[in-house]
Formats: sequence, structure tokens, C-alpha cells
Amino acid sequence: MSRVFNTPEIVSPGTRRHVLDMAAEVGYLPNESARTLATKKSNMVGLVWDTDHRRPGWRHPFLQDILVALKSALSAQGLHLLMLAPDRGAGPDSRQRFLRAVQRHNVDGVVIIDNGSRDPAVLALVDAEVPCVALDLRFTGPTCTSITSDNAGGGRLAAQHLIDRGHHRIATITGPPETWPAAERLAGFRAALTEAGQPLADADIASGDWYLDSGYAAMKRLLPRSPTAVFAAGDEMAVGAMRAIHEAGLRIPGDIAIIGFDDIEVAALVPPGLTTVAQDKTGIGTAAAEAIVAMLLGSPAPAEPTTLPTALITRGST
Amino acid sequence: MSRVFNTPEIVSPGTRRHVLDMAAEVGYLPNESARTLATKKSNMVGLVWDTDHRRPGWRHPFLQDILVALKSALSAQGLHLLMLAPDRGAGPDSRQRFLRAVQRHNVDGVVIIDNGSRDPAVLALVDAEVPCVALDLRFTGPTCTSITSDNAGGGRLAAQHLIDRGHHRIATITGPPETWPAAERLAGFRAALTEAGQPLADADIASGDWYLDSGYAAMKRLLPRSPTAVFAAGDEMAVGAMRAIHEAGLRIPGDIAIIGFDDIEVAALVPPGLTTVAQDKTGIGTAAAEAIVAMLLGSPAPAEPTTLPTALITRGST
DNA sequence: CTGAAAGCGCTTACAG
DNA sequence: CTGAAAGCGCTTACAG
Repeated sequence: MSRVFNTPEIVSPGTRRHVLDMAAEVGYLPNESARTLATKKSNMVGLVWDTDHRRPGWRHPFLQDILVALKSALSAQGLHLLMLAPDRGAGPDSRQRFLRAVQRHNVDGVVIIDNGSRDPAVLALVDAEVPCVALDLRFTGPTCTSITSDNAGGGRLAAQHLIDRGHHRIATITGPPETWPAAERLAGFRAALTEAGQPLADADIASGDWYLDSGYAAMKRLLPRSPTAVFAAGDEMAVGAMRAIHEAGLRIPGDIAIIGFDDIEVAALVPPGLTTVAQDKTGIGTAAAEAIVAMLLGSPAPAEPTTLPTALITRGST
Repeated sequence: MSRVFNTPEIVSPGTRRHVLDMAAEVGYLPNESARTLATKKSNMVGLVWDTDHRRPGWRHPFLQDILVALKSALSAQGLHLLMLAPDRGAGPDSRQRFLRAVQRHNVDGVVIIDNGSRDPAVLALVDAEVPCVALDLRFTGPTCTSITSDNAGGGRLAAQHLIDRGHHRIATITGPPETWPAAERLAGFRAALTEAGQPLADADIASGDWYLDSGYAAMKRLLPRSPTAVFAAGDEMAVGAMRAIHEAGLRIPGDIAIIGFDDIEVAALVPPGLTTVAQDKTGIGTAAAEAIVAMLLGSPAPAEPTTLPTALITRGST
């Protein structure tokens, strides 16, 4: 009887022992499909990873760290992670491709690691009131919450560091402006500079798409302004910018100092070492797991995003 | 009736239309749990990722590329990827922790991305004749096959390249010797050198654990032999070795040339650019998906591993 | 070709 | 506390 496993306090010690012994002897394993069919809960958390068909998945280098932490924390709760394949079932409504997959599998909740665009198929999950936690995406709803780094605070850290180093001609390379993290990092950076009495000129702002080449291109646009320091809102772009600086015959940090954001592996490896604002990747993954678990247990979705602290890591580039 | 969906050729066009219309109108979605319960097939492929509790998941940088390719190829077949949380259910038999998870969820097949150790819990899957494909692990069995790069061929490419560059004092940093890829890379490298009439001395071999620090340490051990070229069997270790070379006041490639293996992102970024033997990460992920799909369709497990070609990428370090 | 029924292995009221 | 039954939503022989 399933009572022995699910509500042992309700069954007498004698029968309990007996049933347990039998189960152990036969090597009884409960069948999850049958359980799911009966209860409508699957003990599976869905993962929406890539949304964009043009790009083969979001390949931000620290995604793997987040994923590992997320998986570990979920495992500890006995939850499995199901990487959702978009359901292209009958019905032309591609907005529902994730929702359909979720419903068919009775997935309990969803973690969204998306590329920053507000994909309608993701919004459909929110509308359907599937419990979900989004990473680096500002989603709210009765069943949705967000996890993100303290991007504004990180932007301030970067600004303060450059100010402390005595820089006055400061420029920045931002991520895609419509993106939440990009907007926050810029806002924090700009606020700190303004407070320090050296507001950021629009001409000293160039934007990229997070990837290396865009940092290279953005830096080329910034070079004519001859900044003495630049804050790139992502390490990949920072590395691209460093290349542009070198190609211009300038030295780092002598002629131009540069600070990044993320602290991905290459930051430590590219000479002279990239100073950067580190994100707590493991913390993000763990927080995502905790958030989804709490919601599955009945807690309401926090209206405010959960924010993880960032930290300045000083290396040779500043 | 499920016949309309599963064996449409067996039902008359009239009723088929009718049923389809009704289904579309109601927004009918088949329930996977019920289907799984009835058929014992779940349309889910399990992923065994980390086995080792000491290390939070295998963090080889190109794992993400493989995972993305694997997921995409599986998605195209309508298969979902379930990241298996080790089942620590009743029974002290931890050897069965993955097998139990597989059985409880009726997972159709398993892809194993493991850290190279022959984990008993993974072997239990093989013994239970669960269809599985292992990446970079030499597993065989009636239902098991392996996917890997042509590591021996890649080792030969590296050797040939150094020979072509006119080197005579050649050393190598290997991966963990008990590991299949490490053994193959060394074997290919050594064979090519021998054929070229300059066999590798044991003293010119140092081994690491794939990670950066071990490459640094290995290089320090090799330095007294004053090689003019070294082949590091993994890019991470190569980057560590480059650091040791620089610290010794030597120049790359002037004093020592270095060639790596993998072609991870940093290879292109670390100056002067790391020459390396590239693995086809996307190909590996895709091949893994194809292999598991073929087995699910009834094909026998190929006894020989599926081998993907490697390619020499020349950069500044040689 | 097409109904109606049994069965997949659980959980959960419902009687004892 | 503890049986026995119904029901979760499919698939698959089995009769028509």
C-alpha cells in the first residue's frame, strides 16, 4: 500500500514493517508515470534554455556553472530537470510550444534561462500561471519570479573602481539596451559617475550584443573619444575591446584601463588579467532551485526579484 | 481514439477528419504520463552528467557545446532530455542510483557524459542493458556504444605539425593516463614521432588532470629537459603550460612552441593564440543523439565507437 | 474499419 | 487503522 511510503504516520508499526520488508525483498520501485498520472505532479522541473532558432542555444560561458548548481540543488530535493524540447504539435499556435510540453509532461515548475528577448512562448507560461523562475529576465506574475545579480550595484562597483584609480575620461560598452541586465548595469554605472561629479556623456556609450566581436567594434567607435578607462558590461565584450585597444597601439592599463563584468574563465587568462565585476554563478543556480522549490511547496512567488551580490575582482587591466 | 494519432492509416478518412476536428477544437493534448504508463516508453532520454560528489559537475568548457547540440538533435526527434538526479532511495545499493532513476521514469535511453572514471553506478546501466551512449568513455555491451573524437588521429596531427616545424626536442603533457582520450592521444602522438625516427623519451612525458593548474605544474617538470616544443593533450593544460613557460622567461613560440587539444574558446584568446587540435563538439553532440535514436528504433549498438575527425588549427603558439 | 473493455501502476476517498 | 474499489488518461488486443 502506498500509505506506507506517503503517510507512514497513519499506518501501524506492524504492517509498516511488514510492507517495507516485502518491498525491500522484491526491490520495489514506485513508477513515476503512474504516480504522475494519479497526482498530476511529476517531480520534474522544466528548463527552457533556448528560444531562438537562429542561434544554437544561448552560449554564455557561465551558463554551465549556473546549470550545474541548479541541477545539484534540485537533485538534493529529489527533483529532476527536464530540458524542454519545444512542442511543435498540432495547432499553429507556436506561442504555446513550451506550455504544451509542460502540460503534456505535468512538469511542476519551470526555470527560464533565456536570451533576453521576451519570447511569446515564454510569456505563455507566465500567463498560464505555471510556477516559474526566470534568470536575468524581469518576469512577474502570480506564479513567476526572477533571479539576477545585483547588476546596478555591480555597475556602481565598476564606476567607483575607475574613479578611485583617478580616471576622468571614462567610457562604457553596454549590452543590448533593451535587456534588463544591460540597463541595470548602465544605470548603476552612470549613477555612480554622476554622484562623483563626472556624468557620462552619451557619446561615451557604445552598445554591443554581449559577444566578443561586438566589444571589438564598440571599442573602435569609442577610441576617437580617447577615454582613459572603459567599463564593458560583459567580459566577452571586454576581451574584444582589449583587442581593439591593442590594435590601436595602446597599452593596457597604461593608456586605457578596462574593467569587465561576469568573471568568466578567460578573464583570468587574458593578459594582463581582466579586472571585472564577478557574478555569483553558483549562487544564482542555487537561488533558482530554492525559489522553484519554495513555490512548489506553496509559497507565493516573490514579487521582487532575488538579487545576488556582485564582487569586484582586481587584476592587471586597471 | 488514439488510433487516429498513432496509426492513422488504419482509420477511415471520414472519422479521422471528425476526430481531428474535435481534438483541435477542444485543444486536446495527449498526456505523456498516461502514455508512458501504458507503453513503457517515455520519449525521454536520460543524461548522466556528474557522478563525482567532490567536484560540482564536470566543467570542461566545451561540455556546453556538446550539450546544446545534443539537446537540439534530440528535440528534432521530439525527445526530451532528462538530467538524472541520482536516486538515493531505499536500499543501500548506491550502485543502482542511476538505474533506479531510469527505471522509475521509464527513460528510453541514456547519454553518459562522465568524468572518465568508471563509476559503478554507470556500469550498472550497462549491465541492466539500458540503451546508452557514452561520450569519451569506452563502454561496450549489447546496448551500449561510445562516441569520441579521433584522439589517436589528433595526436598524430599534433606530432606531424611539430615535426614539420622542424622540432627535435619534443615533450608532452598528457591527461590522466587511465583515461581513454588521454591514452589515445598519447598513443597517436608517440606513434607518429616514432615513425618519424624521433621516439618520445619517458622523461619527456608528464601528466596532468586536464585542468589548468596541472598543466602549469607539468610544464615546470618538463622545463629542465629544455624541449623546443610541447604537445599538451588539452587546451586548459596548454594554457597553464604557457604560463609556466612565460614565468621561466621563455618566449612562445620562439623558445618553446606549444600545441593543445580541444579548441576551447580561450585557445583563440590567449596570446599569441594557441595552435590546437580541434574537436568537433557539435558533431559529438549530434552523433550522440543519432546513436541513441537509432538504438531506440531497434538498431543494435555499434560495437565500435563512433569516431569524429579532428582538425589542426594553427595559431601563433607554434 | 470501429466500438467497448481491460490494463498499465499509482493515489485517494470510502467503507469497514 | 486497513481492505477493496474507483479513477488518473492513455494503448492495445478483442469482438463486432
